[in-house]
Amino acid sequence: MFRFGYDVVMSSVTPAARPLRRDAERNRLRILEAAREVYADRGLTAGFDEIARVAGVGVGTVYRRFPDRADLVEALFDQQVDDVVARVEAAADHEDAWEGLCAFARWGVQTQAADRGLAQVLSSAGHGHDRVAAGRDRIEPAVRALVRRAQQAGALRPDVTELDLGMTVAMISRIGGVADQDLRERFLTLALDGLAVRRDGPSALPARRPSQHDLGCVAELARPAR
Amino acid sequence: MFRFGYDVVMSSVTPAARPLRRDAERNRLRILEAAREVYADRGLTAGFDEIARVAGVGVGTVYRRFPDRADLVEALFDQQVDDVVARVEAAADHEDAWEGLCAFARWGVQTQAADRGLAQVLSSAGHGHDRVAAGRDRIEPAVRALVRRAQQAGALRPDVTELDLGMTVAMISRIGGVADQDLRERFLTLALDGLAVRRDGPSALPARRPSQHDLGCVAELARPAR
DNA sequence: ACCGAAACGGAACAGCCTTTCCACTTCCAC
DNA sequence: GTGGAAGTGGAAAGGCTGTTCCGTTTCGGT
Repeated sequence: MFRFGYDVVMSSVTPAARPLRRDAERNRLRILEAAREVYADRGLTAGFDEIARVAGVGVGTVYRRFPDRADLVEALFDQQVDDVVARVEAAADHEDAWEGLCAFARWGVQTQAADRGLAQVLSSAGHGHDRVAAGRDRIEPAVRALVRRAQQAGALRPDVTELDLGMTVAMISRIGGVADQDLRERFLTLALDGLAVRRDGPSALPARRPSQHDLGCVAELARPAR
Repeated sequence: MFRFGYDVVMSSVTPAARPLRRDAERNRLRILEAAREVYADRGLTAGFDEIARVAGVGVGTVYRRFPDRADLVEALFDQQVDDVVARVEAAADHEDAWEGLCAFARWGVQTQAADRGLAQVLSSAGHGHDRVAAGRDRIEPAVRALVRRAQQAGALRPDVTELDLGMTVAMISRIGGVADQDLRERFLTLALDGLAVRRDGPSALPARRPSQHDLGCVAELARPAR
């Protein structure tokens, strides 16, 4: 059977070519908003049913507009990637190379803790499509430059790479709940002390100590079944 | 209806009181062995069906012997907890307090990486029953003593607790696959450099650097749905 | 105001785990 | 060897999640 009027998938937040019907466009925006919220606190494994519920539309509507998760991810994170690049570049402009690096790491930890979906998109290949991949390819060299600069300034140990920094930030961002910024700050401070070439004494640590429960949460982290 | 001959659950590896029939005992041991294997590489979320398959028995048999996961966990990890206590105590006897702490951390990271189930039982409350809980209660003060000793020796920063150490070990144990010991070693070295009171230069780092893929794996770690 | 295309919602389906149940087999005390 | 309790395997029931499909509603051009 021949189909006219098949559904067109928009791959960006700004609609293109043949415009959607007004109600459809409204729903599309609602879905994107809902998806941002849901992905931020549950991660990209959240189901379309939950996004549909939050958006106040039927599941079918979500599936029609975004046939699979990658389409939705692509539409959502495009612009957030720009933010990250801007941050790295700002950090690279910091007068003190080491301070710039620390500031970026701090921002990265808290940002990724507040938005699990973003964390996944940034660090792990195979979410989204080419636009997302292109975004990652812009971020990587920028972070590498940041790392190099701190190394040339003699502050960051010369034997680590931008991926060491990325792993450290990614791991620490998984600590605690949304509100536990000070706990993450604590561990980041320790980690940065480890990444510095040398220091005379320990940096001041946020007072919030880990609890048994915090430890339990870390121990339960697992790779999703897929 | 009145039931005689209800199934008795053994809560330890060594059977007690009314003995099982010979075939039942054989199966029970097979199940424990299979469970150890499965829990070690998939973690405690693995299903009874998989354990049954590996043990070569029907699911029903597993359920009859161990009505729920906690019973199985209790039977399995009792003795492993003893190993941990022995290790902490050995570490506490090390002539150099700092070296003892490092050795214990190294052992902890690799052990927990090789056995996800053990990692969960050790760090997170609410697996198993009282025997497991009692085991945790023996480990905690032993680690605390280890930490104190290293602090009194002026080697470990005074503002961290045994839980800081536990979290660090737990997180690093989640890095990489079973075979990536050197990668975990790398991150542990960095972390320990951060936990030391002072050092003049960076410690030598294992050459194995993290890859994009390693970063991706970390970013995908999530709390299981429960 | 009307009509056909576009879009909608959610029930229905399919796959996957977990748990229960029972007809059949194995063991062992006599 | 035999009787009956103990133990077994796997099919079936139930719950959960992800995806498709189609009868109904909404939109917008005429």
